[in-house]
Amino acid sequence: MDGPKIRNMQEFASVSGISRPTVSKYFNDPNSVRQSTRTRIEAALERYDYRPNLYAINQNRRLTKTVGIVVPFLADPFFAEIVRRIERRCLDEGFWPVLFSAHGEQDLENDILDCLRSLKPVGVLLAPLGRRSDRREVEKFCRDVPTVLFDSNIDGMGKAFIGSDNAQSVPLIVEYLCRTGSPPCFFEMPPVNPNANKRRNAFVAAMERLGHEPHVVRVAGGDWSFEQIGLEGGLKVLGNGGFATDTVLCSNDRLAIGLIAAAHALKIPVGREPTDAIRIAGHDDHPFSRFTAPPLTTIAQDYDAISRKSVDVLFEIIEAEGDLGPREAVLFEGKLVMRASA
Amino acid sequence: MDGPKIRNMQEFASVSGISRPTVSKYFNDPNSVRQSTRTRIEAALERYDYRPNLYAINQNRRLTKTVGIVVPFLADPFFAEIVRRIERRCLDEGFWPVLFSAHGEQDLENDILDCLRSLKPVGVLLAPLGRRSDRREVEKFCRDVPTVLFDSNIDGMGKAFIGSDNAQSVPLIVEYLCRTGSPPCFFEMPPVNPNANKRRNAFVAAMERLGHEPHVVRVAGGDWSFEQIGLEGGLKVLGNGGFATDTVLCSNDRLAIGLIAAAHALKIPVGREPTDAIRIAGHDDHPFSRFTAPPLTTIAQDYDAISRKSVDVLFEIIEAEGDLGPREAVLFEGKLVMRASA
DNA sequence: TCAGAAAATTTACGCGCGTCAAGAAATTAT
DNA sequence: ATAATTTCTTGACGCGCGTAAATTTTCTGA
Repeated sequence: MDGPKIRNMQEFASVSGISRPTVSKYFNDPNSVRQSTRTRIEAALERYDYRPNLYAINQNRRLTKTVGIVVPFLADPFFAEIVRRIERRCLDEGFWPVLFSAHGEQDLENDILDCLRSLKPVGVLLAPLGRRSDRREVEKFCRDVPTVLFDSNIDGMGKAFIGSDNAQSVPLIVEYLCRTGSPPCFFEMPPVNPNANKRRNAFVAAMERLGHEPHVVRVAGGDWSFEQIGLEGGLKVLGNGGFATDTVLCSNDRLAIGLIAAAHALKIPVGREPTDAIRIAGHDDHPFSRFTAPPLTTIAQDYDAISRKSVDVLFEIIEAEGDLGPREAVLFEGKLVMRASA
Repeated sequence: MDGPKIRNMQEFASVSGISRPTVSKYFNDPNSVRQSTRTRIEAALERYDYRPNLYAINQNRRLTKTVGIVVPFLADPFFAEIVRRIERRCLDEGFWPVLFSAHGEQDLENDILDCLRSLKPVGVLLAPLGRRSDRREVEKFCRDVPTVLFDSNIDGMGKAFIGSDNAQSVPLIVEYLCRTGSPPCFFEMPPVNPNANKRRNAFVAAMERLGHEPHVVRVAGGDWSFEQIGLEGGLKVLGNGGFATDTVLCSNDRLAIGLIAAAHALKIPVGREPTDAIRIAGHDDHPFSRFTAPPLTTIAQDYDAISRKSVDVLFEIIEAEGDLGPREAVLFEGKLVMRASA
């Protein structure tokens, strides 16, 4: 922390008494130099706190240490939470995560992919917008950059997909709801991504298998303000004769949160007690779902597994340097989380 | 989109029939070249879609186009929303926003500041952790990089601070609560940042001015899972004789969301109707506050003004190149949002 | 003790671009 | 038309680092 300021690696090499190429080697991998020289470098490092110029490094390295992370909507705590875990894993592995949110807009997603391309990341973890994604742009990007899709699948794109198994989780909660009360209706909005479709289809299939008629109620809405859509749609449906049965399975938790708000506004008691009028369940175990009133019964996505596996698979791909097996799709099972709402 | 792939600016200059320095000039500022040459460059740009190497650019430019954004906890939709607006403004101004979240951890905040330093950003918008921030590191960083603090102030650090005026907003809601029912207690957790302290002090002052005794209830909790803290603390307080009065003003909305959940769990009806047992109010107008059951009465922070002003001030500082007046502190007024909870 | 392996050093080049100076060309003013 | 001005071109240097080849030093093990 004393002495003259170090301006570049050459100067630092001089003051530490080591040649520049060796110092360079050290910064690329501290274990690649002899222990004694490593000690000397790190001693000098404490006295002069020098850091190699990030831009100069990345200009010359064939592989950067940058990992891109792209999510469709960061204001959704689901993604915020996933991102938190992914970032941590990347940092632990010595990579540098760079985070982008498309904020629900196609143009922004495309811009982000452009930006990412010039960042030359070793790999990218991409949760695409879904239906709003520009398929051609995403496809082009995936050809250029090793990419792992997560959360929302787009057929054949990227080297792998990590998500949750809607075909397993939806029947799980449907069976639970049927077992403990009247069979559920399905409450959805126009699908923003494949998960929404898969969930509805899984609902219909599960209901038919159980011998119930599947009622699907779709309300209007086109952006990522799911709670608002659930609230407005819920007010309309509930104020207009209500659902076909007194149990509602929502396409996702945020929609369910809106629907609970709607029920409360109309003084319809929500829950599984005899005095309650409607049961509401969701899907995802959104970070806030345990704090709704009543707490939301839902399917817990395995945040930890999804984020961990996504990063692992990406690193495998990076190490295999492209020549990997066929596209892998890993789906994690959801777990039923029983709370007071259903 | 045809022809051979362009590898660098020289090649692109060749195919566009312009010299490389002029092309370089164009990319730094398209208006700095004659209209006719600009047209020619942009024509070539369409045929070859070339983009200058980001790393090479920033290595040589004295000022990058990078703007750093640091928030303490991205999984809090308040910050996610602010960030969304800030990013948009930066992009519109031709800057490149890079987002970081400290995820509530001091070590991470320090790491981020380190990372940012090597990114050589023209400026940084920093919402510090607050009490958990490493004051020395933040101070050192602010000396090196033009920084605007927002949301959470640290005395004297950075070139400016943009936030909201707790001394105005808290009395506003205290007066409202006193006017419409019993005077409120103040529900808080150990303060994570100066706002929490300012709010409590403003509460005490307002209550004394109105001739009421100020009751402050502090519950335990040390991290950023405010809802959980509010829920657990709320269960403890409500199950243990309850608050001193039947109105509770929470230090922030997330705490209030937890408290509402606690009240619901204990079957204590929340709201301002005669049949309700407790009124609960918050502060911030968190994105989810309108979807609680009942919807949360709160103080709306002016998201748009805060994010806009933060960016504006930063750009002013950047243009003034350091030699600016004294540190500026801009506080925006909060607005009372009356909903059903109080 | 000495050969062979391992690691460090020296020397050198290149990455892609910013930037500068000098001169040529194009534009505008007179 | 010519002079003054703006804009472009040419040529060259440097940024800070990765990386490679050839050489020297240091370490290892029998």
